[in-house]
Amino acid sequence: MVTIYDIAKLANVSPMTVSRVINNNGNIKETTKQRVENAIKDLGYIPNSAARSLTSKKTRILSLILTDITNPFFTKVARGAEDKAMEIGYQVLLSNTDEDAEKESEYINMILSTRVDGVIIAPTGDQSLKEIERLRNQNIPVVLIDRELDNFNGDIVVGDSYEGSRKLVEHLIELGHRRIALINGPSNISTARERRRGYVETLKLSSLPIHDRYISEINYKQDDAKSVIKKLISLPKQEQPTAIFAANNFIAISTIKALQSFGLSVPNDISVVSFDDIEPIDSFNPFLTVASQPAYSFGMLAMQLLIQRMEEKESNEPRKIVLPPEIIVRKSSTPYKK
Amino acid sequence: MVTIYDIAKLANVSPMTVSRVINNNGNIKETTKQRVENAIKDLGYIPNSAARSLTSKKTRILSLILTDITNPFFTKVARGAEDKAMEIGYQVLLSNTDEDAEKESEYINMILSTRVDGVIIAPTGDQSLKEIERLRNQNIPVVLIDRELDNFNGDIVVGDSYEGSRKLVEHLIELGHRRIALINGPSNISTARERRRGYVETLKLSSLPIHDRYISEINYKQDDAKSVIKKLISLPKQEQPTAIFAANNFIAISTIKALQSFGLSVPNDISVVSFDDIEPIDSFNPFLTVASQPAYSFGMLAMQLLIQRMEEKESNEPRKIVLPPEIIVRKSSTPYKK
DNA sequence: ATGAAAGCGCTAACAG
DNA sequence: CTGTTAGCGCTTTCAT
Repeated sequence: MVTIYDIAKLANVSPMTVSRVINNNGNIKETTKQRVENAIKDLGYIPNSAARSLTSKKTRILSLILTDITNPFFTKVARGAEDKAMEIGYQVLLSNTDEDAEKESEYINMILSTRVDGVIIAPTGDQSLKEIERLRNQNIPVVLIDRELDNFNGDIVVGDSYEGSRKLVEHLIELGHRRIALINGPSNISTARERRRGYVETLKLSSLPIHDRYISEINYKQDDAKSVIKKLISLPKQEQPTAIFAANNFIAISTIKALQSFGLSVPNDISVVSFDDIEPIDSFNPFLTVASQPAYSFGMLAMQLLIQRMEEKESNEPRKIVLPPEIIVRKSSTPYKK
Repeated sequence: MVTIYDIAKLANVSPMTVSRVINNNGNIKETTKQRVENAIKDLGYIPNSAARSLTSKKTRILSLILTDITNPFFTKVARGAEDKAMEIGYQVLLSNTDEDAEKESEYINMILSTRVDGVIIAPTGDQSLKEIERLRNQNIPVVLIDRELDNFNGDIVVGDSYEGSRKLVEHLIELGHRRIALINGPSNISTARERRRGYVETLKLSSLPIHDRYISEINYKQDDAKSVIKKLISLPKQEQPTAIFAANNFIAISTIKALQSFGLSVPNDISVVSFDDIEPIDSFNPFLTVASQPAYSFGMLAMQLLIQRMEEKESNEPRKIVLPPEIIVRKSSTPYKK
């Protein structure tokens, strides 16, 4: 392995001078700088990050902890984050927690050992706070993405789940639907709580009743809407919902599949709307009516916040970015027909 | 920062003993082991990877270089690779080259500096070989994924592009299509060459003519099928293709969009088939007829090969895994109607 | 403008 | 079963 000592010898300078040239700091005479650079090229020298990190306490590695990169929303988040990181010379470690708190904890252990310079995380739930505190105790900046945590007191990038839900449900009401079911994510996740709040308050504002039997919770990513659908369609005909608000794209897919398995078609028999796009196909074969969130921006902005936080000297106020969703009406929602 | 010295002091042993406990090697008396472990817990000690790497020459970090995680095929590849890596305690750095050789080279520079233990890469093209040699010169094991490289002589996981193309084109011929266009990826990528070969030979076997004007090349990920489509539909009516074989999912999307922009609908006016699924929507709103590849397995198997390669002492023969695609007929391809 | 010395946190090699 | 010494490759600090 080629080290700065090899370069030093070849260029007839001290290792320290080589270090200065590499890091472009300190005053170096132009001619010696040239000599060193030539030696570096000749020997194909590559700095050893581990050695650098040991002294500098910086790894130039960032961590991105998502629930599942396979969800198109997070795919784009990842892309946005990665692009921004690359732009300023950071590399990013990717982790999928699958909404599993234990996995999340394990990843945080690994990350703590790797001593990344910063972390962007979509927490698996409210209990994630204590895991995240472990990071902050080591002075590792953390930016929350997509999901809030009470008492977090740090930077965060989220969508407006409440507003998106309001508009989605309003849309269904405008179409004439009165019996609207919500298939929500787990209530220990902030987005689920907000989406429920949007759903409930919109019904209230339209003086529509809120029935517990129309509200259910399933995991954001598991494919298990079937039992919920079964319950809903076993209600007396006149009480069956005519529209379903699925809290995210995976739930929507699971819901539509379940409906199909019971011989119900969307939107002919029932309308379905949800949060988050199902790209890339929606672009040419539009189907699902959604509250679309700017996922790429989520990632990019979170990375931007993180970088600013890493580079600042004194710690400034926590910043919160809220991105509005865009309602895109497509085929899966149609007027209520008696 | 808590170091092994702090632990050593508290547990009344030497740092070396602490190291032995952490790495679980060497014989340690059970009681001292307990003392050390307690001290570790009490002080919240976390090993410093940088220091470890400096001596061990191992980072326990792997690199995954893809063209674009946003492509559902690569999303799944990434997930497969990450899952496997996690299973054995490795972390993975993700990079998107966007089919850009320069970006690829930059990433390899960073990776060389980070000194990852291994690399899985979908090369941007044949010219990538010399970049990859830079890795292998540093004794970093490399596994190729999805795309082959002449003279690579290492482990590789690919799909059977030739076979998939044959079946796709056969399918179109069986439907009665005779004028079938190919919109291919760049010919400096092995999959593009193989898919073209499959296309050409299948036509030959059916005694159908091969016309250069039916064959075009665009980038695998750029959204620029429009000019190709324009050329095709400006042909005399009797010469216009009645079906298009798009070499991958992104080209298919771009193609269908372009067709739509010219007022042509799929499959009513023209059939389209392609390589690689467009998940997750195909699962409930099936549209595109494809040669579907087991992307998750691509990633998982590549990671498995990589790990084996990293852990072996003597270097064994290069291994090549070829995964067969599965033809899934959906709505985008219909019988030729005169 | 350049260099020497010391040390970052850990482990390999040897000693006892 | 446990400890000592030295060194991984680099940078910080202090000299010159």
